[in-house]
Amino acid sequence: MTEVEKQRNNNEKRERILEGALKAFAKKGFYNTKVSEIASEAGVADGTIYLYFKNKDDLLISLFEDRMEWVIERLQAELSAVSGDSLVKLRAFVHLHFLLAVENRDLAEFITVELRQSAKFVKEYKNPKFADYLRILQGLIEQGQAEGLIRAELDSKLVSRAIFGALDEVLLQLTLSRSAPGDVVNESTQISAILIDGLITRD
Amino acid sequence: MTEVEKQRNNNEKRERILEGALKAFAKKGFYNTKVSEIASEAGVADGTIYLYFKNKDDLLISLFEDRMEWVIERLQAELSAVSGDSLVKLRAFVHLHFLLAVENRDLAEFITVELRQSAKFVKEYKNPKFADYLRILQGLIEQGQAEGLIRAELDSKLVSRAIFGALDEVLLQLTLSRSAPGDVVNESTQISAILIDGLITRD
DNA sequence: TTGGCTACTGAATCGCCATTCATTTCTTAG
DNA sequence: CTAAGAAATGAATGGCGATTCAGTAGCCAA
Repeated sequence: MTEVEKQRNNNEKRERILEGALKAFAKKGFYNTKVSEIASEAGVADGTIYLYFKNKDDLLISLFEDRMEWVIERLQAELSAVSGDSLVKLRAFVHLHFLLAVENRDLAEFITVELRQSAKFVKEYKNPKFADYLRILQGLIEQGQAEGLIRAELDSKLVSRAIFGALDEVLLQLTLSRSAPGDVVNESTQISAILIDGLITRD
Repeated sequence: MTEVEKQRNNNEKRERILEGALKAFAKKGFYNTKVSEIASEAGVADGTIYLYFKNKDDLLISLFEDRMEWVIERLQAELSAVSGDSLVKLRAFVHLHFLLAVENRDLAEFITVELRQSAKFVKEYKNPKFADYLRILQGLIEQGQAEGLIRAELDSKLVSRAIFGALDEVLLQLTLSRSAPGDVVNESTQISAILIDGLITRD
C-alpha cells in the first residue's frame, strides 16, 4: 500500500467513526451515547476509536470542527454564486441555512441541540468554527450597511446573533418535530421578510 | 407543629433543594452536576433529595416547571400593566425578557443552556410551561394582526418561535460571556427595532 | 417516661461505561 | 515465504456517582 492509500484508509476509518458519532449524537445526545454504540455504528471495535481520538470529548469537538468546516465551505461557495446586493445575499443566506439543514437532518439536529452545551462545558473549547459562521453573517450585514441598504445604527454583531438565533430556533422546532421537509421555501421567505421589512404593515 | 407549618417546612426544604440545583446546573450543566453537590449546596444530606424528588431527572423537570411558572406569572403581571397597542406590548415583552434574565442570571443560564437538551432527551417530558411562554408571545402577534398593525400573512407561530430564538441567542451570548448587565436597554431596543421595522433603511 | 411516628442522614451498594492493553490480524519489505 | 511493525480488537479494569436503606434524631401524645 502506498503512503497515499494508507492515508486515505486512515481517513476513511476516521470518517466512518465521525459519521457514526454524528448519527448517535443526533439520536440520543452526547451524554446518553455510549462509546461502544458509536463503535458499533461505525463498524469498528471500541478500542479503535481511541486510535483516532483522544477521548469522547475530543471526538465531539473533532466532529464539530469537521462538519462546521464543511458547512462553511458549502455556504461560502453557494453565496459567492449569488449576484445581487446584500439584501439579496441575506435572503439567500437564510434560504441556504434551512436548505442545508433539511438536506442534513442529523447534522442539523446535532448542531442545534449540542452546540450550546458544548460551547459551555467542554473545557477549553472556544468553538472557532461557529464564530466563523457568525462572521459570514456579520459580513453580510456590514456590507449592507456600507451599501446604505441596512440601517447603519444597528450593531452588526448583535444583529447577526439575533438572526442566527431566529433561524436556529425555527430549525430546532423543525428537526425535533421531524416534520416533513415541508415548505422550507415558505418558512425561509417569511423569516427573510420579517428581517428585512419588519413585522408591521405598510401602506 | 400545625399542618400549615409542616407544609411550609416541607416547601422550604424543597425550595432550598431547587435553589441549590439551579445554582449547580447553571454553573456546570445537568450532566456534570453530582447529586451530592446539589445536596451540599442546599445544605441537606444526599438522601434527602430523594424524599422530595423521584430522581435526578425529576429534579430537573420540577425545576423547569417551577421556575417557568414563576417567570410566566411575572411576565403576565408586568405585561398587563402595559397600556398601548400590540406593538408597544411587543416592545415591552422584549424588554422584559432581557430584564428578567439579567435579574436572574442563574435562571437565565439554566434555561438558555439546558432547555433544548431536556426537551429532547428527558423522556416523556413535553415541557408544557415553555409552550405557555411561547403562547404569550404568539398571542401578542395575533393581537397585532387583529389590530391591523402586524402583517396578516405571517404565521404567528413561526414568528413567535423566531422572536424567541433571537432573544434567546442574544441572551445566551450575554450570560455566557458573563458580561456586565451592560446596556440591556440598548440591546432590547435594537432587537425591537429590527423586529418591528426591519433591517432596511427608510426614506 | 415511653413508644411510635416522621423526617433526615450519609455510608455502602451496585451498575454502568470510558478507557486500557495484552493479544490477534493485517501489511509489506526483503 | 517470513518476520517485523502497524493497526485493530474486545474483554477486563477501575472509578465514578445515582440511588438505597439501616440507623439516628426530633417530636408528640398518652
